[in-house]
Amino acid sequence: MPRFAFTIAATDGAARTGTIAMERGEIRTPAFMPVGTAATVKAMRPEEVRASGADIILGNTYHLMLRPGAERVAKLGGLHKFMGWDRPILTDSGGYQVMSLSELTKVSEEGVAFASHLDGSRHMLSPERSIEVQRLLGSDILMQFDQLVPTTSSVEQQREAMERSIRWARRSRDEFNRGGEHAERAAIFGIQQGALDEPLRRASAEALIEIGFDGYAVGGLAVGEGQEAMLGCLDFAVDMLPADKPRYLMGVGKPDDLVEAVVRGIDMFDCVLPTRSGRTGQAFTADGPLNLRNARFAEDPEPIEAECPCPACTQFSRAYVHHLVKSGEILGAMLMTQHNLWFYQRLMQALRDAIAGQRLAAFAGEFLAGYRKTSS
RNA sequence: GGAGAGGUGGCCGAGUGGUUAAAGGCAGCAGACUGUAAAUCUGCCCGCGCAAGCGUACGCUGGUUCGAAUCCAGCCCUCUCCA
Repeated sequence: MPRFAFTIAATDGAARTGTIAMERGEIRTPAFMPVGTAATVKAMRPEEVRASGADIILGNTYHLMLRPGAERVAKLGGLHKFMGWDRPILTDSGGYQVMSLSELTKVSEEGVAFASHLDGSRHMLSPERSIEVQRLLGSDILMQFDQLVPTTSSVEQQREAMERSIRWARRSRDEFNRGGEHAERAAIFGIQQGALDEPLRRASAEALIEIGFDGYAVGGLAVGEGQEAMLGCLDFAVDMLPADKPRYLMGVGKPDDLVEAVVRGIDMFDCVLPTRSGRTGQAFTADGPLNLRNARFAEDPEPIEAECPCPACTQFSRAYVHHLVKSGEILGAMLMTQHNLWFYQRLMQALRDAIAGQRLAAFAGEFLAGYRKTSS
């Protein structure tokens, strides 16, 4: 089995479909990776995540390093064994937490000092430590440690974060290479930064390519800039990344974001939306999102989404799910999450099929018209 | 029968003379959620009105007062303890 082999089977415009072959399994692209931050895709058992169609899931360096601790996970045989998921796992480096937990962090050239959100204890995350933690977890695809800033911050701040991310990319790559047998079966991705600025994005991409990575991520988007601005950025940013390597849009997104990004040449995604929204009552459907808490579903005997083959839809009514969600029942979160994960994976399969069939534009147009019909 | 406590907005429950259409919680109605500090957060929540505002409102009736959910009297009702 190859360490990491990206094969493009078909292209349609800028979009591609193919596979990434790794020791722990094959990843069909374009791929959506459910987020399992704390060694669990919330409310789902691993077999349910797999049954939805997921080939790979995501875990988080920062969270797992604090609890239960990377060394403990390693001692117990690694993250895959620990959580019962034997397919590929991509681990985020903790870079996102530099921003999302910014009130608790202090950034320096060496790395980022965190005050734990759990108990206030002090921790240091550097490129070297981030990679070490990811290695201890037994990650299959490691992410470089990076720094992202809000798209509303000054260009100077954006440039500074982008340039620091490049220096951290080199240190992350070097540390990865020191990983021995782990480096022989795992892969590492670089992360392009530069907010919405084209020159910054280009400088970032060129520097990352020079260092050399197995895949390249577009980072720092979907952080409040709005879909139009994000897509405008992808219009120039994606092309800066090597065509023969996977291109991963981090943290995205809503169903229509995925379609728009695949059209622009993105191969991988991760997002908390299907799982989080599931827990907060929002179900995704081809006709747009539905809030199952709404009173109008109280006596609706139909499934969450007509024709959906997921276990939640084939067994239960909107009325029942509405009741569970309103009652705060755990099963409500489980069924909603399950439906949403199936919806996302079915969308990815439809995108792969459309690309393979050279009909992506038609599919995208039809999907977006239906999806946006009842949403914005 | 005796002694005591109490009746506040759908529910629970603060509030003892004006800044009170009345804290807070729950329920209800809606919105948000994008590399997860999230089974979370936000808004609305007496009626009419876009709003300014107007009208009602703290068991009932009456009284004191410039002013009462808050003080007084009577009545109705509930709960606890003792017989």
